Amino acid sequence: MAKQLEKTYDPAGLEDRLYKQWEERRYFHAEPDPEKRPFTIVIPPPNITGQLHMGHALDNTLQDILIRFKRMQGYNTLWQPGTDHASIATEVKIIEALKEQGIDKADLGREKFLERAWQWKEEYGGRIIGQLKKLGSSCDWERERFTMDKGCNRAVEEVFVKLYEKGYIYKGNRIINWCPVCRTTISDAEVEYEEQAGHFWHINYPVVGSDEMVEIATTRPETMLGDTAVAVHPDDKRYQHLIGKKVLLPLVNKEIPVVADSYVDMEFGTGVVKITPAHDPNDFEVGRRHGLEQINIMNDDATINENGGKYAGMDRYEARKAIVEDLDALGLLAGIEDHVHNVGTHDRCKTTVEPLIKQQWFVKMEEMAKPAIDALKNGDLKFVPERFDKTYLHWLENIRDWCISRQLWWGHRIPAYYCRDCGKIVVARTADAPSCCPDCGSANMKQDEDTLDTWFSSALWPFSTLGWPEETEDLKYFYPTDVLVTGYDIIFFWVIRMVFSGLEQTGKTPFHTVLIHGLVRDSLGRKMSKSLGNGIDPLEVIDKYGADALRLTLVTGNAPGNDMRFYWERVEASRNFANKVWNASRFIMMHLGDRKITTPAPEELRPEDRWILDKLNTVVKEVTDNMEKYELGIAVQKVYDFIWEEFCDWYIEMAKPRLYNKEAEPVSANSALWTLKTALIDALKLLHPYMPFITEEIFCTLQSEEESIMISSWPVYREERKDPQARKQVEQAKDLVRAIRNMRSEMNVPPSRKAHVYVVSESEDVRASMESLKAVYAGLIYASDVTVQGDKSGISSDAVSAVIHGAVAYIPFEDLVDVAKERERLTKERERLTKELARVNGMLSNERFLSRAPEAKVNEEKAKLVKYTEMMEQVEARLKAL
RNA sequence: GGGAUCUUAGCUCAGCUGGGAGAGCAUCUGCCUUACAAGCAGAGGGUCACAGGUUCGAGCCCUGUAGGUCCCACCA
Repeated sequence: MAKQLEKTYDPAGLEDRLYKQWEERRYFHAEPDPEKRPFTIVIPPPNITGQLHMGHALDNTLQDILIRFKRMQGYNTLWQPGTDHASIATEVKIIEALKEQGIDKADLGREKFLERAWQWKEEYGGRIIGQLKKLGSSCDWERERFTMDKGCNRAVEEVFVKLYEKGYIYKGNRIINWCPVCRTTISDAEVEYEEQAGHFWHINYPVVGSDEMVEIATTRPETMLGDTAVAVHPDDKRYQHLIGKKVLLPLVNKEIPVVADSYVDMEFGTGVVKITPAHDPNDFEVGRRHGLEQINIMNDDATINENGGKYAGMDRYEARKAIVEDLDALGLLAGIEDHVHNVGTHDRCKTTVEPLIKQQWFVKMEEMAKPAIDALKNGDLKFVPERFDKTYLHWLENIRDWCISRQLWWGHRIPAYYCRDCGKIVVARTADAPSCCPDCGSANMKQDEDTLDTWFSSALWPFSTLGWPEETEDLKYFYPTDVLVTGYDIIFFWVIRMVFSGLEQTGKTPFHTVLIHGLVRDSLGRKMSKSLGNGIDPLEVIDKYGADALRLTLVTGNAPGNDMRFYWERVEASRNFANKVWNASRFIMMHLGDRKITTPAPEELRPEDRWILDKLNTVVKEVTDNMEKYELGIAVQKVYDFIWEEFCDWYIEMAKPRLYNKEAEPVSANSALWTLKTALIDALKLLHPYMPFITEEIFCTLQSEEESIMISSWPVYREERKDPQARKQVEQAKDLVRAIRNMRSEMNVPPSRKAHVYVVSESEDVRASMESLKAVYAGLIYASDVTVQGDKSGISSDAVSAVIHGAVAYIPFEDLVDVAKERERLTKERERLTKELARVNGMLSNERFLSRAPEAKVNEEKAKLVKYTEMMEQVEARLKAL
């Protein structure tokens, strides 16, 4: 007995079973094979602290679609998976966990802390991997990597040492962004600017040696404790006399100079700026130009330090308040204005960052940015959609040095060693870690306490995972990778850094295409976030509707790079489609039974068979083309339409009479079944990248001799399936069916009421075609009988009619003729045709259209003119007859 | 301040290189037709934000206007 399917599609249970099977059979695994072309994607490694969210679901669905597509096309596909150590996020998590046990990070000590962190990683780091599997991701799990595993660590050290030796990594005292809560530096990219309502405090600074005051305005009055100058524009007439003089810094009671610097905007505020070199990036530059002292007034937790005099120990905001009050008391507060300004916050914890001067490690970017810019310009790298080119270029062209050191423990420790005795710095791979100082011989060496920015290791991901710096077979074969799929929000963090790192270390762009997607928002268009509580858990969706439904939802009706909204209704629609596929398959299998199907001879295929095969052929070509261009949403829409409309609603219905008549017409039933099965299998294959589970389940039930759809071959366009004649015939029959259904519906004739239908056509060809397709459409128009003839003889004059191109169908409904309704219908049809004719005539009477438009277009319009004219005549004739 | 992007049916969105406006959901009307009511058949609904321009022809290309979203930027 042939296998049968359940009545409704139930993804529960089935998905895990199939996934396990795929894994066991190692379909996801890839090894270098010179006989085959490689296709490689590296996964954006999810954080070990993370749980699968809609962003991951979208990102990984897209990757899986590409991988499954290419695998079926015969590529040797590698989807390289792994996770990211996520230094800050993880460290914060560990600290929180410790706090619950009443343990302080500092008391625990570095080693013990790291032990805990690794423990945590072992325990929870794999969570998200299991979740990716639920989604159906066909990653090569045997190759799973971690950004802090031995291999990645080796790559990180290698790159660090090489860049250091080349002078691209340096240690320097520079102004950096400091997060007072996380107690670490962060890079520019991690600062998120947020508009906040604040104030402008106007403060008078007395000019030394006169009664004059200069008024400055500031949004951060507490920083005045570190002021070492005030600046005016060199051309500012108002303040010429002050340049070179001194002002008395209130509260601190220190004389500071008035300097001239073109950084000052004369138009803005009072035109006088207080300069705090240690706490503002611009002031830092001004200070450098004028050799000003840098006074750090802040501790690492953003309290005021000993340089703040009486304010020492206060939090930055307490100090702000106190200073304003004190200034007011001194009569130096000239005013307070409301002011909205951009405040830099730490993207992880949203704390307002403090610019501070600290000694940190930096990557010099100018030189490395150049090849990355060229790569895009010369086409080695391509963004889909293209508009992200600008984002990429703009960032690279204005790039600043990258602060890579972090005051964290969880991460790649900086491979720099200091001699405690002479201060010598040695940068070396762990294997070459110096036991004593190469300069003074002291054994008193100490490794840098800091770790590297997480993105330093992720930047190497496309090649570190393939074995770099070793020249491994994997690296040679799979690198450079092909496509990188990620959201537009991490182009700066990751994509750009991978590109310049890849170019610098391997001489190649790590991938040729970056496929960018947008954010999945809630139904109101808001970002999904923990604080809003509006996030939708993909696992819940999978649980309720299946992974296939979720995947389909995420790729349908959405253009690359655009945000999308999540609606449960859309998941339901996807689920309904899954059910449709399921039932169509069930129907076919039901009729297949144990019957042996043979490939029919060409002449055994009926026009409707050739029509659906021709349609299928077109869809195969278009879908493949769309997918090659990364137009996944368009591609799947075409598969969807083909399956639901053409295949289910038309072809299956057309084939039914032959199936119900198996015994009497075995040859015809065979060709129908063969066509059904053939079209279904190819359709399932086209759908497989999007809906891997359901397609696999059906495929395996249907094709017991084949082991899996995921390793079957992608359908190809076949010239011999092109059949314009069948297309024309069947489309005409469909027109007839639609016209009659429409007519019946408008006349309120229930399907149960069968009727004798007369199809009248003057054309012999049309008559032949209609005659041969009779059995196909008779059922669809609820006909008790169909007569095809050349004229109206024998048809009662008050029969209702349906006009199509090339023929008119008459249905004598003796007892329910409603002349008024019939006239109304025909009048409406006449109106429509009148409009069409006016349009066509307008075009064809336009000299310039005839002379300038392409010939094919002109012919097309001419053909329409003929068609509509003919239909119009028929409609007119009918109206007259009534 | 610079840049990107959006404005298309009641809602959410597609619409590839310019050639008769589409989908899903929602609405209305019929159908329990032996694959599927998570279904079938039919219908209604859009001056494609606005104003110009290019073109034989514009939802699509160009310019401008209005509104929305996002990114970048040192305006104290």
